[in-house]
Amino acid sequence: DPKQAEQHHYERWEKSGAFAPEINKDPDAPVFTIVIPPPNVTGSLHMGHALQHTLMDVMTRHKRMSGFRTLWLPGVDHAGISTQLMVSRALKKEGKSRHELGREKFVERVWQWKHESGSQITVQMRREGASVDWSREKFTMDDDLSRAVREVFVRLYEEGWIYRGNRIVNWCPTDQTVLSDLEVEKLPQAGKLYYLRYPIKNSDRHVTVATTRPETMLGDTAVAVNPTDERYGDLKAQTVLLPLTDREIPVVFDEYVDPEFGTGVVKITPAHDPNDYELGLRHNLAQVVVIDPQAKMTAEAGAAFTGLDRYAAREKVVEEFERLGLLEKVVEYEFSISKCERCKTVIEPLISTQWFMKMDQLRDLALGLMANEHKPRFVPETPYEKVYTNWLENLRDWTISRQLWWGHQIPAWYTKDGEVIVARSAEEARERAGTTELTQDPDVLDTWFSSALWPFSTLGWPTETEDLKTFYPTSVLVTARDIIFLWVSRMVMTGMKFMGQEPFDDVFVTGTILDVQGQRMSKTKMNGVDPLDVFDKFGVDATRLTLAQVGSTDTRWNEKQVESYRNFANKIWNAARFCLLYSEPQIDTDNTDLQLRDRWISSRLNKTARDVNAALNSYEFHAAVQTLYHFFWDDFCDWYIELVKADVTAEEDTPQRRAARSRLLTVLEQALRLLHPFMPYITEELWLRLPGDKQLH
RNA sequence: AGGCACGUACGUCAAUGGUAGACGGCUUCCCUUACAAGGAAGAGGUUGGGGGUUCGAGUCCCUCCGUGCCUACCA
Repeated sequence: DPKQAEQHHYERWEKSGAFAPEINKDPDAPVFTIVIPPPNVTGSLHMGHALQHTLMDVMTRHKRMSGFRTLWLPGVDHAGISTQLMVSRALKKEGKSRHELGREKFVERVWQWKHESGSQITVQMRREGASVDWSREKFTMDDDLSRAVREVFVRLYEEGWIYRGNRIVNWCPTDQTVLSDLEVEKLPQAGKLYYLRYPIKNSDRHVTVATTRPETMLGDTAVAVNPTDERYGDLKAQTVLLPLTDREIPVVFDEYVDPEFGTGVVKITPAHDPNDYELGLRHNLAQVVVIDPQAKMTAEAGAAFTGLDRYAAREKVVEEFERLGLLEKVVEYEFSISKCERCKTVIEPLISTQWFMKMDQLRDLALGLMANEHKPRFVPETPYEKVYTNWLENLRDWTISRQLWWGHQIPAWYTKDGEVIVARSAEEARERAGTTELTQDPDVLDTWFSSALWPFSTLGWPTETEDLKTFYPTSVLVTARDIIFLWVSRMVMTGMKFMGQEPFDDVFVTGTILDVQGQRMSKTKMNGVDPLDVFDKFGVDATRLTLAQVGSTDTRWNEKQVESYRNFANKIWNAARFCLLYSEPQIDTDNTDLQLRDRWISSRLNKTARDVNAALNSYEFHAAVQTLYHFFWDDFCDWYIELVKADVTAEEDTPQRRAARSRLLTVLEQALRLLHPFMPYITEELWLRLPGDKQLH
């Protein structure tokens, strides 16, 4: 009954400090460190976590038992948008909104929620058997981590790597905040391509532009053609009359325009399209804002459209063009559309004042590390190393401000005259400004800003603590592949910048656990398998073996596999039961009278230990599991136990019987040690039943 | 649109260029005193198709088919 074992050991382990690095008293012992990818405070355990945690725990327990000073540091992420949305929804059920509550009360409310139900995942991690050092648990909004965030912000600002600017950004009309490029997902969408006619001034001719967003034409400030496009060479001195408005707009010539696409003429809306924005800057075009942050049309869009939703405006614009005979045609067209990763609302590109981080120098730090020292080392190396460096090479500035209340408020204050003071605290800002009349920037930082500092902020930085000196850089980062850019790359960059050293030597990228049909498990599809249900059904140890096997390969969920490892656990239990049935205080046996069978199992055991060590050191979890499985079942159970059975069960107490019993127990003991990192519960349960009082870990 | 990965037994997956394996399932037999969630024996593969390199290819190269993922500013 695995549950019985699962209930009794964790609390004792935790209380005894078994998971703290201090348990190793050897000051010269090598160090092994992992910082956990902090799960969202809103999250509960899913298969991906269970996989990552299993692998990290296997490595951590293995190193701890091998004599390393071992720290696996746990923690939780404040998860800005998700958490704010979750608490806002709860408020809505009470008929309140966060705006009624006000910022301060709302943030208080989030903290309250965090204290009451935000640590669910840490309870679940204990169930998993994760041997993390809870005494060092961190939360990204803790005082010391917040201090690190402000420190980094101030330093980067002072060096000019953080700046405030007015640029076109990804805006989510539902969440009412800006988003970084990485928080936007692009999805293919069946839509329409509208061919609109714009009359040429002083002529009876027109140009035709093709667009997927007719409503933005109200904000057009030019049409553009490629300078090499001979069809439109005669447009050079012309202007175009923008329908539905009284504006006259220029024709500009720009390489950006692809003559092959559509008509070769592009309408340019600098205020509502990232490409047009850039092109607008190149040609000094006006920015006419026709869509507001609620995705409704502004007064500038014209009286007929003001206040309309963007999609209603689209229909109306098309109707008007049709009425005026200016709608040339509409064709079916598939394109990709940007959506908010959290709420799936279609992103509206808007011009807005935000904070940005310049990435070029940070990027060079990471690329230099890769070129010179080949770090971090990705496992598996292909394809991740290439993907990682490619991405770095094409990196653009990072939008780091968010229009949210939950998060690290930006440490920038404004005087009445609009002067900006970036400081570590309000006091410092007041002092420097020479006035108390300051208002702090209301925005908070992107959640990933604090995550980017995780490997050193959790160890005490900017204070040079013992922990920081001892445990940085960490040994390995275990993560799913979807946050290599969002998280891994940024940790490398800040680690190099502020610690002068890589944050981790290796990055182990786990595979994805798919459902039985080979689909990704997702909340919306409801096809997820809850690891806790699997624990209940087959036990934590069997589940861990199954997950360890997955390693870095995408694998379909296969319950039969767990069942077979449940059977393995059962086999271990029964074999141990047999050994213990005949156990007696162990005696020192003279190795000279070892029989062939004893030398054989000894040899097999040693080879198993070597193979398991080698496999774990090269992240071949699958091989380690296979090796252990076959050693225990085939060599130990099927052969050795059968070979010694007669001697062990002999009725007469002879030296031969004592030696056989003793050696049997020794092999079991060693086998349990080897199995422990993978199956902590059953091995601990059995270990405690062995004679003597040796420590398992 | 580019880039990357994958395709091996009925299923899920392994195999530094060197005799294609494991677990589950399936067939037959066995309740043998640790364990039937067990034991013993067995069937099952032109490694997606085609071509090439090599003494030798699941593995390297080319191509086609199929699947998945990532990146991207084509209106």
